[in-house]
Amino acid sequence: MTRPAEYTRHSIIKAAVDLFAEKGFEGASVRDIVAKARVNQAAINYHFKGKDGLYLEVLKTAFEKLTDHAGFDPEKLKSLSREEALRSFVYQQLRPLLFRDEMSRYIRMFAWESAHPTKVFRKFMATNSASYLTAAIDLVRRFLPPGTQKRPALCGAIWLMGQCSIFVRNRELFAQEPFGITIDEPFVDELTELITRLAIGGLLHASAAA
Amino acid sequence: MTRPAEYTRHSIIKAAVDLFAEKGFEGASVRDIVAKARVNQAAINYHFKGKDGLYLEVLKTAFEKLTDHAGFDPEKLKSLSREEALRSFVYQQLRPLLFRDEMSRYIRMFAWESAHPTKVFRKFMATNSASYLTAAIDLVRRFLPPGTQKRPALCGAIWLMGQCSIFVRNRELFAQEPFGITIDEPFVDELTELITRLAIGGLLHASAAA
DNA sequence: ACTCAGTTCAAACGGTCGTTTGAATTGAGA
DNA sequence: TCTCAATTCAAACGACCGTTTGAACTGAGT
Repeated sequence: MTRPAEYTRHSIIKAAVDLFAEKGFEGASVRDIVAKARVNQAAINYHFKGKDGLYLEVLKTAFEKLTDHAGFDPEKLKSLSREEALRSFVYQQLRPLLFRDEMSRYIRMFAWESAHPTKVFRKFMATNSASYLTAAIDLVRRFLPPGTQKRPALCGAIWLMGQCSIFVRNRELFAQEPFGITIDEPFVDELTELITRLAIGGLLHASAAA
Repeated sequence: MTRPAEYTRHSIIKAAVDLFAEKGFEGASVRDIVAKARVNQAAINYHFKGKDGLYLEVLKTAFEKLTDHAGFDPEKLKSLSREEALRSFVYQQLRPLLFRDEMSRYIRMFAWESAHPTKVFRKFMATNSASYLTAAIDLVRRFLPPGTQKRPALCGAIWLMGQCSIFVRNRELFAQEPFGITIDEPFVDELTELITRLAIGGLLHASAAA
């Protein structure tokens, strides 16, 4: 009796991650999700108390997986030089351009949120922002003078986190005209280098004048 | 007979600009627009052949006004030093944070498109991208070596245009916790300086290594 | 005064959305 | 075997969406 229930839950979550990553929260409908998961439409409300509850559940697991992984884990970032840490952070954010694995889908979900945060995400972040946002703030602070105010560091962190998301969200768009960009490994390496250097140069230049 | 028709058209466009700027294309419904414009619901389809047609009309006028104005006009940008041109460009993009005038609404509309372009916008840009996109590309090129490839310059331009839009789109969000940013003139000046320096430093640093 | 194209209007259409309902099914425990 | 709570299911609900309909109104031209 509780066996198929677990299966249903799991299969819904898996389909939801795929579709939330691809289309964002509002773009992915409940009917899309249950069709992909091959379960009944009412299952989402039964198991997760609605679409919002499902999204919250997905956000939680995505958040856990991301903080356990290099590139977002504050501890691992600290063990690297600031330049290496920044490059790792940027590359991690660009990962969905190359790979279609689970981690890439989580990152892409956050890329949608970076554009226009949903209510669920905002409430979630209000309680869980500690490790996620402060990781970015700490990273930015390493390029700024020791006495830098809280606000510039915060703005720098927001700025940094939004750097790659436009490319990640609109991957398909940039592959078409008038851009015509072929998204392969060399391109992502190139883009990682470009954005990393933009950020490094930018942060150092900003700190020199502030 | 044709007098009230012009009034209806104009009043729809005015309301549409307000709402598209505030909520984006999908967030602003036809019913919202006609309610604000105090006209009948069928008027949009009669005068503009649907919501898409209205949006296209609004995009056209927004585009004209923006290119006629400092900060987006390629000619005026060229008359400034590259640093001044960049600062002007950035300040222009941040303008909706301070002012609620017509120009700010147009810029905010483009900020929504920068996050996730609509079909209408993409089709519009496919034919009109010349002056808009090339203005940004030209600006970026002034910080890059003369022989820079097309693609890095294009990426740099996309990157530059997305720099400010996250702050513009989510103005209200950043005013709340956990950010608690007071959005006033000093803050926007500060943010303009920060982003300008981030961009200058970034572009120079990127060109030095490329 | 009459005509008629241009314009407005209330109402409805067909569609998608997230959610709810209530009956049918399942399967472990008494 | 019977019970009963957990789970699945088809169907419908109510709300919103963009669009269409067809009648009513308006006012310049004849």
